[in-house]
Amino acid sequence: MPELPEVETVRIGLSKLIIGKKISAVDFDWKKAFKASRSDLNDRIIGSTITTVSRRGKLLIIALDNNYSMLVHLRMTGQLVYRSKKASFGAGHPSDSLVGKLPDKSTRVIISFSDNSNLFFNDQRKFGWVDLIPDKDVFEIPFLKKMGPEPLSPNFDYKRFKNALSSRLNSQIKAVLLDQNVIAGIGNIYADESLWLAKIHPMNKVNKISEKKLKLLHSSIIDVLKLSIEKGGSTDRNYVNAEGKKGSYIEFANVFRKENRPCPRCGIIVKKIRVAGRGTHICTNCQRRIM
DNA sequence: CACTTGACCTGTCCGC
DNA sequence: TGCGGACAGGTCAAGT
Repeated sequence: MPELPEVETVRIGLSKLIIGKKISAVDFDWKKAFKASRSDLNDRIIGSTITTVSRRGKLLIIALDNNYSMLVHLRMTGQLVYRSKKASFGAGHPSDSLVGKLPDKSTRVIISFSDNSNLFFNDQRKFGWVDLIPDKDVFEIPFLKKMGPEPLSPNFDYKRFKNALSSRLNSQIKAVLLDQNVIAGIGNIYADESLWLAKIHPMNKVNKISEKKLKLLHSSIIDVLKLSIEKGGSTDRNYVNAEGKKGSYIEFANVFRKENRPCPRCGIIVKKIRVAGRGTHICTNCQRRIM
């Protein structure tokens, strides 16, 4: 499940691999993968050169030198994998990789560069998407216009955090953390991990949580996201970085996917429950429910 | 209006 | 061994 740290890891990887490359062809076999029409693609993409790769929340923004940007959302199972000319054909399947020969049966889009290298957009469950938007309109699309603050921005102090929460005081804290319009980039893994760190039960209503714990939650979110970026993100099922390799954060997780194992803090067995329609991992001793 | 639930997909795992 | 069903969770639409 690519969340902020995974998308950021892909961004860092792509920045090193594709900036300055000229696009020679685009191909896709699944119409829902690309929102833009084929004629737009041919007119706007082919012949252009990639200038920057940035990120807003879980969305990648790949800017071209013609005032257009390519937006890529990986949603649940999306992968964006770069292969040089040689590696595109054959290449083995090393232990730190989940991706073998490309294209494979989950490949939706292939972007080819003039040096014969390729960027593959794979998406097993077909939830992800790619779009082409004029630069000036990118931050006007509703998805980005409504999006909450970036948790790793230097501006994201406790005051901004509390202000972001203020519109959802009567909701369960986990549902609020997962809402991209409140804070950008948090998904199921980092919601569970930061709530465990801050010793907050995910079902507690925001307005019942003490100031002290909200302050701890604010710093926990930042700490957890930063640590995960350091570890190259989490490979829970099929996330890989721009080189097709796994991340290692999941080894450092305290509760996520640790049900029936002892809480690293108190030793009580971690439970899996359902909150906001999501599988949720908690220590019922450290994270007390406020009724 | 505020908030919750279901749909979108496909691969994997579990029980019979 | 095969098969049905539950499950995984990011986002938006539909429902309460």
